[in-house]
Amino acid sequence: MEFFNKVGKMAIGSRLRMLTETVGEDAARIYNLYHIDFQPKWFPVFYVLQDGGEFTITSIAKEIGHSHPSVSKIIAEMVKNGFVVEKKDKTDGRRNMVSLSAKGLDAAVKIKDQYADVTGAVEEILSQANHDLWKAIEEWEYLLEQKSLLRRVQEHQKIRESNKVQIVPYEPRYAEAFKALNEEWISKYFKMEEADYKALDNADSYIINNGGLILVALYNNEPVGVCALLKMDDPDYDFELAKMAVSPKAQGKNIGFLLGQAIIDKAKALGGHKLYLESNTILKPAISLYHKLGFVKVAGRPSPYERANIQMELKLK
Amino acid sequence: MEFFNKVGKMAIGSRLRMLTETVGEDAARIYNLYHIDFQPKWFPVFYVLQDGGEFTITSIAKEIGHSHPSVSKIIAEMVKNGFVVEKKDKTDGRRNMVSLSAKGLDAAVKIKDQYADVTGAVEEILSQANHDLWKAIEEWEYLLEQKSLLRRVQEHQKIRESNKVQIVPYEPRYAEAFKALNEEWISKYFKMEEADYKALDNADSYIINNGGLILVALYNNEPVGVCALLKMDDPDYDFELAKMAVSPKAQGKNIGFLLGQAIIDKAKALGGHKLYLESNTILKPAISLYHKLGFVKVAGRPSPYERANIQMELKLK
DNA sequence: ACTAATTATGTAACTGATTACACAAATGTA
DNA sequence: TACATTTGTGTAATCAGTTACATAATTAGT
Repeated sequence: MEFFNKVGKMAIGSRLRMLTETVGEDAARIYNLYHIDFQPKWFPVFYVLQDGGEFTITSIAKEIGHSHPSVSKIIAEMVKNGFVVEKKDKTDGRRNMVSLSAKGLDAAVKIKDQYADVTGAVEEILSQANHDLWKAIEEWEYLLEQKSLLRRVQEHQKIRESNKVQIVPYEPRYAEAFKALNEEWISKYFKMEEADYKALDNADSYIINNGGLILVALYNNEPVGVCALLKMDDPDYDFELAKMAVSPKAQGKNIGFLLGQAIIDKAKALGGHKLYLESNTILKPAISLYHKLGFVKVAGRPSPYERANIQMELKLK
Repeated sequence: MEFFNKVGKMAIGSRLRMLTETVGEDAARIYNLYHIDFQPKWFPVFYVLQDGGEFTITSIAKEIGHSHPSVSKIIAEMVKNGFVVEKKDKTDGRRNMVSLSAKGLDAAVKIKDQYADVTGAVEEILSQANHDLWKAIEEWEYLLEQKSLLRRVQEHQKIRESNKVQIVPYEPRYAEAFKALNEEWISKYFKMEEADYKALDNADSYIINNGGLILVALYNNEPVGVCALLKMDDPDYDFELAKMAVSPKAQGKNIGFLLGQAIIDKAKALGGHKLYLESNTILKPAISLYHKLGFVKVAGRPSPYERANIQMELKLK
């Protein structure tokens, strides 16, 4: 399969499908070799039944990892071909108890030889290969159960995207973005308050000239996130992390985290010992971001903001 | 997948199918992650077209290893979604030349990032596994192309069956089988001749008491094959291999080969230097069996049989 | 004891591929 | 030049699974 080597790993799904098909194609012909009138797709169901037990459709489905309609259809076909008999459960009217018929039991004996030969052939291939397909599949099953391909891709996407993000110091030309980004989320969840207007309309005089600073996150050179560090006049805290805002259009690029970390670094560089912040518990992603940054919840302190219902701090060292 | 470990390697087809499905399921959601309205199954076709070239349906199919109707349908869908444009070839009215539209070209750019992330994620899984799925698939593709699973199973079947075959010396109770098995093939392809009746009706006096012998192949203790070694009165040859017959019901169990080898061993044990046989070229499987046993064609010698049109010999040493 | 939730099953529609077939256009050959 | 063969494409049917939905029987909760 020349093509796959050209395309690369992204095509692993297609490649798997094609190998599956190649292997599957021969399966039907293999049954012919043993003169058993048997469809390969029946095999997993047959395998469960082969020792003579009675099972419900659902229990077979669970055992072999198929959906129940699939088993239902397979059983119908096997009944039609005389391999299986159905029986209503006396004590539970929903249950359809299925088991091998005499013919089915007979086939189970015949199939033993085939079983040995196919297993032998597969093991022969496995032994001729340097890389063990059987074990590799098993590992993939495990790894994908631990973390799905989707989530893995998502993480790679996030990392790649966050590499495109630049964190830069505030400049007057970002004044508009600073206000707009904050106004967007504040007025979405709450109402703009007096203190908001003061800070957002006068970033320079209110924040920067008071010993604070603002960082801006650029994505494709567009400001998509902002965060301020306010100098506090408090014996317990040096700075407050505030006015953190990320554009909804730039979500999923880890921008909040990058901004938060950059602000923390700045606070450290400025000799800060303890950071403070206020937020609201309805802002779940924000709260979880603060946790991720290391902030912990602390007891009440008076706040100029109505919307503040949670306070957090972070010890720097 | 507990079940597969219980069933063993025979279920490798099912196991492959399920992994394929798991991987495939996420594929659609991954495209959503990048806000491209794109179906995963389009990808191989898209990949071929992405550099802006024009291709026919068949050439794409060949390149990506799909059937042409599959590509035909995919192209129809992509046209409907505006990713692809069709154009009749001026010089060849059968050809449907397809290429990416402006929208398709645009998507090709967007997809680059996704491509990188998916490749990264797959490589991450690959690196976390001890057994390399990608390389294992590649090896299976190669090994199955060399010799299909069907043929491998067939070979295992043959070996197992031939282990059930016993080669035993002639006894009077096999007289009937000796005649019947030979009569069966002779009268199927030719006509019983005088010499046949003589030998088959009087195995003891004609063959065994003349310094020859007969071996019988038993399968489930039933005689299913016979072969005679006739003492020859000839300066060139010691023995003639003759009256080899295997029941059609017992075909594919390697019985002819086992009988032939056993006869050769006997001839050697009796101090023979050269074996002779006569046959007819319309008996292709027989001729190829004799070749496999080491016999080579030799020039004419008078024969009592009308049907003989080829003669062969084997030097023993 | 009655209603709500859960469980067991079956049916229908869909999916992404295939093979079989049909047909037109181009090419090869006598 | 006429006819057979090959090539390119599309449509229909099939395949082995899926999800969505419907229905009946059982179990749980009040």
